[in-house]
Amino acid sequence: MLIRLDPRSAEPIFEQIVFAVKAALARGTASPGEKLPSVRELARDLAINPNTVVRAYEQLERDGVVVRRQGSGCFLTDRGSELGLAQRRRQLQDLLRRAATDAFHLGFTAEDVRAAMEQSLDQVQFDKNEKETQ
Amino acid sequence: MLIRLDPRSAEPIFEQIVFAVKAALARGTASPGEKLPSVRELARDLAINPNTVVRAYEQLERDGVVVRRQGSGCFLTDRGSELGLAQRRRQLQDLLRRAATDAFHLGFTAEDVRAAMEQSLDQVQFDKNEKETQ
Amino acid sequence: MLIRLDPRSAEPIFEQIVFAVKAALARGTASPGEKLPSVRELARDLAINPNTVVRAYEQLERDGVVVRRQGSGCFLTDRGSELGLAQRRRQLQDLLRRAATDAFHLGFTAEDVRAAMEQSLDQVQFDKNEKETQ
Amino acid sequence: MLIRLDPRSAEPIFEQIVFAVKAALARGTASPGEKLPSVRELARDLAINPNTVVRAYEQLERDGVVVRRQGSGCFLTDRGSELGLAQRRRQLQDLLRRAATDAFHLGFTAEDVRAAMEQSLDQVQFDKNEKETQ
DNA sequence: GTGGTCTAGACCACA
DNA sequence: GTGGTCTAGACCACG
Repeated sequence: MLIRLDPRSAEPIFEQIVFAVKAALARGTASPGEKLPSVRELARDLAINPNTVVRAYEQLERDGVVVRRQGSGCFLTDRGSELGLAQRRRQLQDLLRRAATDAFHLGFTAEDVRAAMEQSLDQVQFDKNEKETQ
Repeated sequence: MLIRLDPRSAEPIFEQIVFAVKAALARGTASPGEKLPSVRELARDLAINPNTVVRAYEQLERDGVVVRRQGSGCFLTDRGSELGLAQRRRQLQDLLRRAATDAFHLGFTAEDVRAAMEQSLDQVQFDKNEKETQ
Repeated sequence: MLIRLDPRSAEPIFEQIVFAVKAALARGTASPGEKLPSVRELARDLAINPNTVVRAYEQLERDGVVVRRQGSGCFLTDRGSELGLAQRRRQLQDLLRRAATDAFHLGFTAEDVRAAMEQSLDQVQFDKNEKETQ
Repeated sequence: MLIRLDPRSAEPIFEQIVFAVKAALARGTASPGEKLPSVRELARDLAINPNTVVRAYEQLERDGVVVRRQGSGCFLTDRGSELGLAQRRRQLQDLLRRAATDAFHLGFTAEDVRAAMEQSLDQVQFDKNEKETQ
């Protein structure tokens, strides 16, 4: 899996890693079962401290995206979120309310947002989720 | 303008204020030209440190949402973002890519996201933006 | 809140802290809204590295037991677990299956376990949970 | 004896084996005197490193659950714990205090815990222990 | 003052 | 080799 950092971004390094992994899974670029680079390896590749990678992997484990197994490595999983439906619905609403508000303040119209959202949705492999109706 | 804080949120207080103001504008609850409460007044109402309110107002000014006039107060503006179209489009795409990715990892389907997004768009008064086509 | 470490325990320090806080809440010794000692303060009191305390507080936040607010501190919350009911039921069963198995291998009888469990349940203030029937 | 691993668990493999053996004994699925699969055999069946099986068997021997006899294999024993009663009682209390605290934080009531515990106790063959009253 | 992020480097446990 | 824990100490962001 290819992970690149934007050193100019205000986003913390470990969060950039977290998002990169989640995005790869969402795009279908990476698949459950796949092994992530080892902590030391990724740290070397990105020229950052191993602890920063550890933090990212910890966060991903919390989010149910990976499992870390001592001695063998860090693997993508297909567990998905274990939050209750109500929690998840609330998070989704929050997420989109933010996005809509920000888009408004960027000067876009509702139609602009719909179009751009369709584009983003197209890049995500929702097929897996389609099966288990909400 | 009514601003409420969520003490259980991990979001910094000043950001909660920034978002509350932007959201009020987006919903149409507040209108350009309107005067925001004074720093001291809002700090007292929310029982927070005045410096925190100052920080929020500074951020809002940076975002082009308010103008602060020495001695008379802080006013909502309708200038909107001053960024170039290209940069704003990039921000919009970024925004929605994040949202789509997060929604995926929450276990939702594309249809779920569309529906929830429509709901959010309904709550935002895009009319003002509709005029100046992008 | 009083937190003590057992230096002879094999349990990681940060986990000892996590359990101590959860136990205090469960016993009713501490209550939601209460402020935990600051990272630096607790680190000094326990003569450990601040990062170790940070780790414990991170874990507690993940578990929905505390909120950490930058600049103001770490507070006990009453959010409780946000996992789905199925998840929580599974965890409970797992927990008790382990306990029962371990008790068996310690040479105790079912009646011994029941009695000891009643004692433990008595020390936990389940009243809060009683309200929201499962 | 059937031993299965959960590859999605964060629990170390050797501990999963240890627990599986203890659980089989507790459920009555396996009986004292029975021979465990050889290190090589089990390693092959589970597709894991033989050293990991060795480690599990060592742990089981330390726990008094098996005896390993040079050249002939590893056998389940009925010796049980060799700890003093006081120490065992302390361990039992610790165990259950943890369980009760965790159950509380999962949002369950005392009655929920009692019911789930009964279910777990039912799956354990305590009869053997009943004889030697504590 | 508070917590948040990152680096550097040690030592241990697991496979 | 892998990840897990802990220490030490830097600098930044929030209130």
